[in-house]
Amino acid sequence: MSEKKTSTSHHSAIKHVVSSLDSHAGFWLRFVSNYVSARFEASVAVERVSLSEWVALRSLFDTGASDPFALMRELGMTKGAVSKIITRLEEKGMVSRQTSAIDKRATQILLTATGKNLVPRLATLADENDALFFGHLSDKQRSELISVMKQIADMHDLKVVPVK
Amino acid sequence: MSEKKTSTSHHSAIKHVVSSLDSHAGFWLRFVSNYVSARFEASVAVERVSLSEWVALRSLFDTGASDPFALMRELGMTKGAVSKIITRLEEKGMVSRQTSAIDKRATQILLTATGKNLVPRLATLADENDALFFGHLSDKQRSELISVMKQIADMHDLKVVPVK
DNA sequence: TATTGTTATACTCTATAACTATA
DNA sequence: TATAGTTATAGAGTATAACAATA
Repeated sequence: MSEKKTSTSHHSAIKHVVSSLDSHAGFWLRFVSNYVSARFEASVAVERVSLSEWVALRSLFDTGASDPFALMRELGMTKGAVSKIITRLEEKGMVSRQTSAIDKRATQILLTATGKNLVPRLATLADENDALFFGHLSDKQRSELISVMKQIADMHDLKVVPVK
Repeated sequence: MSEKKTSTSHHSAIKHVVSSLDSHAGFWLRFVSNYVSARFEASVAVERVSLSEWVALRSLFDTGASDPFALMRELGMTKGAVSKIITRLEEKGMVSRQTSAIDKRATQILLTATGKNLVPRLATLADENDALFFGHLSDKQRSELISVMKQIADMHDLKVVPVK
């Protein structure tokens, strides 16, 4: 990696000292994170699944069934966006909608057999992707990294699973 | 943060053991990184600048002037996308286009006075944003974090400034 | 009236590819 | 023909808000 240092404007009478982009921890986090996500996105795309669809499927797998409101929380999206994601998954035969008998406004979302079989396969891809980028770290390094991230998440009360 | 452990499918005859989302380092990186970026995006939006526009402005500030091809490399985008970003910045009076005298096909992109004044202000926002999320870390923790990220970037030959 | 969910519309961002001008 | 850059088109993804059905 290049080692850009603080840069000084060379086109102005007044010198503005501006810290370099890559002096920020946030820069490096985004740099790596975007690659990790992009590669995973490409690997699940082979199974015709997008990142947000994966998070939805994963959530449904854990809970057995769910409703759009729960998915809104998981995905951090509006109900309109969630509705479209469910429709896409339905069209691919991975989930089905079922109107609640108790409250006919409410919908239950269920994984189909196809969806149930798919999730473990995608989870394996997630494992492999993580190993590719972080597998070389020592246990201590990995747990320190995760611990620092969790600490920041706690400090700022970050809650929604990030999709984008 | 929740401490989800390995989950076991409870709706299938065969039990699929699937590692939890948040057992992955990549999950936590994305989790934090997306918040850090989203907050910075919101803070530069006050100055009518998007993330990709910021990277372009920052690059132009460092180099004094540039051409679309150099920006393509910096931004990791196609020439069409870069052309549009330049047009947007031009419309906001932050950069100007100038046809090269030597090769009339080529364009130089220059920061205007407005653009030159803007970059240090945005850089301050970047500093503040980074401090907000990573300022509490010890010097050792911060440098260890950055060092791990740089190591991964080197290993996988990651090169383009990530924008999205 | 309030709530659940869908749908219509619009917007941002970017890729692809056709196109113009210059070399 | 090749290259620099623009523009037309399309697609993904999401928000907003209008809407229908149910409570």
